[in-house]
This record gives sequence, structure tokens and C-alpha cells, in this order.
Amino acid sequence: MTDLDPEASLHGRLRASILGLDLAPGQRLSERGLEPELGASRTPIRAALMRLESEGLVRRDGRGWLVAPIDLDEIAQIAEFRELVETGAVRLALPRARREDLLALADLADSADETGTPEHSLHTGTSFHLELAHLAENAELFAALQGILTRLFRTRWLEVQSTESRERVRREHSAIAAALLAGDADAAERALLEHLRGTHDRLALALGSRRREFAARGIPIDGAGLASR
Amino acid sequence: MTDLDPEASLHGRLRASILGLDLAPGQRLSERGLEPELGASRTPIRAALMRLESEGLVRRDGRGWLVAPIDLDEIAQIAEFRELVETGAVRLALPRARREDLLALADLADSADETGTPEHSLHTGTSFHLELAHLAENAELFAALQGILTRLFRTRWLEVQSTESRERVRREHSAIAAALLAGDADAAERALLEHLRGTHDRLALALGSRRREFAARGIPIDGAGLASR
DNA sequence: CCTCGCGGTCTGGTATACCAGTATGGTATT
DNA sequence: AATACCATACTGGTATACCAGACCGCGAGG
Repeated sequence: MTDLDPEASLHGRLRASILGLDLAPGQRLSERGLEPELGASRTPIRAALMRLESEGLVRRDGRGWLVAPIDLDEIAQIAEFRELVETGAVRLALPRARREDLLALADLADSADETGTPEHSLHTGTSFHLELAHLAENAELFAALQGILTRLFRTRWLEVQSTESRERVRREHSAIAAALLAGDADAAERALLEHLRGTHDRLALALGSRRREFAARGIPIDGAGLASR
Repeated sequence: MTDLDPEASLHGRLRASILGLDLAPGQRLSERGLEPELGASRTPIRAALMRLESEGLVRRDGRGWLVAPIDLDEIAQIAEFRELVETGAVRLALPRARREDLLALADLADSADETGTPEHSLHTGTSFHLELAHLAENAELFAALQGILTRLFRTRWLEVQSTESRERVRREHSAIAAALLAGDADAAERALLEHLRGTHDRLALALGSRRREFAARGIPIDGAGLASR
């Protein structure tokens, strides 16, 4: 998100490896071990790790680093915080956004074609939420949502695996945009919450029940995961 | 906040220098220039700067580093985002907090003695808001507020300069705690918003009008600062 | 056979030397 | 006197060598 070409910087490459699950959640990383793979020396690798740490994608583990584990309890907390941030975005955006901005947002929501790839759907969905936050014209809120979406990225791909869920997301995004266009803040907030909660509940359910399957693929999933509210 | 003794780590020392305005906002920093003052080599200094960058206390300026300037527009945005976060904290904390936790919070609010030092009042106030956020039992929300308060720290000291404002803050904190104890979420949210908005408006007014005075002390203040909402 | 201890090999942390790009100031030339 | 150019002294970026502490395994002794 910072670099146009993810291959450009060490940080971008490591980030892509983590978000793409090429580096398994919970896996330990060593600065020297990454040297040959990244073709760089420890100094820039350390810088990249520190930056990824501040993004929540990597953690310090006593002596050593580890790819941020996927923890259902943590995801539930992030999702809860996200509700706060995004409903705030809706309330702030409505009086501030120009009609043409809202129309563009609606176009963006509709542009998520269910025939597209999961990656495309994920990207469009991310853009929709970020664009909505952008309309709130508050840089802090925008940055907060950006961080949230980054940290949820590795699990969000699950929700766009089936064409049905992609279509459902598209429909819910459109409903949010439509309520905003109608100037109905309450309806927009309701539609948003329905979207976020439904998405999160399905996600938590899928992650929790398929824990063994993921573990077999080298992706441990921590936390209790009784995540519905 | 990270280290018990701010003098312990390079990061803590630099942080204290910035928050204490020993390093003027907007001042350029060079890694090598900090070496003699901090008695360390570039590597750990760079690490500290990168960490401070992620906290928003330091910025990159092309080639080079900059102590984060004080910008009224930015402060207004942070304050707006803070309203979102803290009202969310109130709504989440109320059903989750035990009565004894709320009593402790009320004690904390009342413990801000107007005869104390400004530093003590500032510290108590910080603790009050953080403790309130803690009761929401959401680590993301807590971390967000922690970052917000850090970034507002350099200007928040203004609001505790006079004994009247210290007393006002104490009273408003007590009112928030009382509403929480009464289980009245709406009243608590109203009291909180009144507190935050009043504080911010007085702050923006003071900062805006005394811009020249601060400039004479080497503290430039950017932004338009028509900050009331 | 079990246990205690020591040594090798990891880890990140630090200091430092070198690189390349840039901004600046002084000087020489017109 | 003004301007253009070049030398120099910065900047952060990188690679690397060395340090101290921790962990693990192996071997010796009980």
C-alpha cells in the first residue's frame, strides 16, 4: 500500500510474503536467515522488520522475530474497533462528501464483479472501505482504518473465496453507498454494521471450524474464537 | 509510557526530549548530530527515530528527520478522531466494567488535586482517560487512544497551566465517572464530549492567539486553527 | 541410567567504515 | 558586480565486524 510496486522495497516484499501467507503466521524469523532470501544485509532487513512491527504484521518474541500469528480473539477485538472507526467514518463523511464523491463510491461498490477473481474482489472491497473513510476527511481515521484492514488482510481473503460471498459483499457495499446517497445516516450505519458483523461472523465461523485444515497447511490459528457479539 | 524509566532507553530519552519541548517542534535532526548528545552510535539512534516516527513524534523530511511540528489542523483532526475513540470506549466500557472498576475510576478522577503540580494533573488526566479506555477491554482501542494522547501531549500541558483549568478538568472527569457509575451511557457520553470539546476549543484558542509568543520561544505553530466544530 | 556442566552456535544489539546523492558556499571568470 | 561552476561537507543508506547473552546438545561423572 505504501509502494506501488510491492517488489520495490524490502519492506514491501516482506509484507507481501506475510500477507500472501508465504510466511506462515507464527513462524520465527531471523535477521540473518532473511539475508540470503532477500539479498540484502541485516541493516535494511532490520529496518523493514521494525516497520512491519509497527504495522502489526511482525512481533518481537523475546530474542527474535515472528510473523504475527492469527488469533481469533485479537481479530474479534480488531473487528470491534473497526465498527467504531467505520461507523464514525459514515457519520463524518455524510455531511462532508460531495454528491459526485458518493456517486463514485457507489460505482466502486457496483464495480465488484462477481465474475472477477477473489483477488480483484478483495482489492475492490478494500478500496471501497478506504474510499469511504477518505470521505470523512480525517487523516487519523483514515490511517487507523488502513492499519486495521492491513491486519485483517490475511483472513479477509476467506470471505471472497466463493462467488456467493463475493456477490453478497458487493450487494452490501451497494446498499451502504445507496443509503449514503439518500443522505440517510442511520440507514447507512445500519447497513454498514450488518455488513461488518455478518462478514466477521462468517469469517470467525469458517476459521474456527477449519482450524485443523489450516494447521495442516502450516497456518496455526490461536484463540478461542467464540467471536460473535 | 513504554519504559518505566524514561532515561532507560534511547527511544525513551529522545521521546522525553521531544515531549518536553527540549527539542523544538519542526527542528531538523540528523542521526550523526544526535550521536554525541545521546552517547550512542547511529544504529540504535536510527532505530529510536524509526520507532518515534511510527508514534508520530518524528517525521522524515526528504533526506533527513524532523521533530513533528505542531499543526493546529492536525491537532483538530486528532481531536475529532479522539472523540470517536473515547465515546466508543464509554459505550463499550459501561456494560463490561465491574462496579469496583468504576469506583476506582471515580477515585482517580477525584484524586487530581488542584493544588498539585501541572505535571501531576497532566499525568492523572492521562491515566483517567487511559483507564477508561482500558475498561472497554479492547486492546486496539486502548492502543489507539494511547497513540492519540502521546501525539497530543505537547499541547495538552497548556490546559493544565492554571489552577482553574486543572479544577475544571477534575470536575469534568468526575462528572464522567459519576455518569458511568449511574449506568447512564448517554449522560457519560455527553459529559465526555463536553469535556473533550471544551478542552480542545480552549487549547486551539490559546495556541492560535499565542502563536507569536511561542514562535519567540522557538516553537512554531502551523495550521489555520479555526478549530472549533 | 540419570544428571549436571560446559562449549559451540544461535539470537539480536552495537559500532563503524564506506557509498552515493545533495545542498551550499566560495571562487574564478565574464 | 553578477553568475556559473566546482569542491567540500553534509545527509541517510548499506554492509560488515564484533559483542554479549541464551539455548541446546553432548559428554563426563555420579
